[in-house]
Amino acid sequence: MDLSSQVRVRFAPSPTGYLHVGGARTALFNWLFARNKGGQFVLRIEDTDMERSSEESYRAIVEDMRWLGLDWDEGPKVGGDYGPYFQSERRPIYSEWCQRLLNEGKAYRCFCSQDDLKRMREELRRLGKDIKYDRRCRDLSSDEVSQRLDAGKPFVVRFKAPLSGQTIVEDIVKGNITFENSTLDDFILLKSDGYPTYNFACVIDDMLMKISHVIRGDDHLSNTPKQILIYRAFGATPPRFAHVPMIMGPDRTRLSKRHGATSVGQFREDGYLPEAMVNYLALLGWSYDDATTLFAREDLIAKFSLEKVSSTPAVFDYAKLQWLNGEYMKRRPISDRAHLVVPHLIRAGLVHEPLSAELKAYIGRVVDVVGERLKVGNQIVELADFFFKDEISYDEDVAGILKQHHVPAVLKLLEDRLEKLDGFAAASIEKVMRGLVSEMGLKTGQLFQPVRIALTGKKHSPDLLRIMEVLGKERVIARLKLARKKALEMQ
RNA sequence: GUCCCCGUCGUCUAGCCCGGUCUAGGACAUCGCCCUUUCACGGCGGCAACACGGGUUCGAAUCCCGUCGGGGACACCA
Repeated sequence: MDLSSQVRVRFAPSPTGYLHVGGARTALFNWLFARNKGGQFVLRIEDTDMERSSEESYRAIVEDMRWLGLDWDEGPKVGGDYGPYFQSERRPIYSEWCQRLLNEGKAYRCFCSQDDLKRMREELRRLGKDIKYDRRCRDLSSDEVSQRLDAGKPFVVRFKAPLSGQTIVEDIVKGNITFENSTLDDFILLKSDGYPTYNFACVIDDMLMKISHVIRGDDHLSNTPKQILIYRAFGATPPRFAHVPMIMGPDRTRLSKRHGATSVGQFREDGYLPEAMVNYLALLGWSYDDATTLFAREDLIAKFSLEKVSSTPAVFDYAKLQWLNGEYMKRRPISDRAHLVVPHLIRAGLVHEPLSAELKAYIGRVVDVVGERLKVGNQIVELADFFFKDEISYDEDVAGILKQHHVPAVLKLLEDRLEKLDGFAAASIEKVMRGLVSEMGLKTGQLFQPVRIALTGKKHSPDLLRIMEVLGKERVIARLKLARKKALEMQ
């Protein structure tokens, strides 16, 4: 295959925190694009910030990517022909390419200290001027340079940005964007510790890794002209760019922790499904038509295109994600759901490891009874805690129902009849209860509601009859007795 | 402050490039009704948007200009 037409994209997180939903969506778009085009998806770790990078973050990112099913063709753990895939291991490469720029007079050493620069910036800010380096080291004579070098003065390497002309970013989602070169800074390529800055490392890697399309958040848009200039300085052709709008919180600022859960890992722990997450994220900034909402992974791959990516920022909608998760939850077999729910039951102290085969089967029956009410894994606790408690606690708003005068007598009657029942199937329980209702001339709810409270402690619950069947005769009768006692006290 | 991006129901969006088919469609959320042992599901229905102002045109959500609003970037962070 002709390499120049081969699609190669990358996701390049810096391991300075967990995988954020914004990052995850960027990764997803890259992945979808690669899979759609039959290209390669590269994972590259941008760990040039020694202060903030951590092994733990790296691991978490890899784990979350795998959970989402975003597999990479090249990168950590899988290798590839263009490695290493950790920027921290590519230092010699950056110095080499930087040296080339220096030799050709396209970059220069700057000896200004960080304090000097900080002071200059403050001054400019005060005057309301453009905040840029004043280029005082740009035209140092070679004598001056070697003098300072000999004196052991620390330096950074800066790019000699053109002072006039324009740089045009041809963006697939935003269109053509023109930047005046005069607004560009002589930005830093190599820091004084020898590590490259983001803009430099990113270009060198994308160039050397033969990345064809750079798909990333539009917060990088203003970096793009700088990067294009670096490609040109090397006589290289820049990749195609696609800047996707960012994900916002409800207040329309960048989505962050204060808006709620933002890390993929958090959603996973809360009991969200990866396919729901992928589907939701795909729809945040991309759509296929005016009707389709549910996309299986293969549909997404088949239908994804950068042209259909929206250019407007999107607000992250927790409610819609939850709904979508519910849709996928329904589609999962009971056994999956039962499995998914276990960690939440454990965390709530409702069950304890190790789980017996019996208990596992019981959880399956519970999940079956709870049915479609369970949209997110962690909801199992509020929905079904009473299945796992010996003593149930009554909700506050429940007193009004238990207080009713007919309750104690009716509960007593029910106890007696259930006692005599052969077996304890929902159908036979229903006969007893309906019979009682008509004999006593009650409305259905007048019996069912007190019973519901007796068994669950709540006003709302899944189907009562099925709950009773799963709970079993003994526990049902015990709970009825207890509720009757409570009701009596309230009379 | 400077540069850049963006502006259709509360939210995600379709429509915009190639003006009329848009009394602007769908989904989530919300409200009401039906179903019903409650909740959920399901069914039916309601509320709800082209930021504003000028052009261009027989005709503008769609094209042009301006205003306003929001966001992002301006680090030896990525």
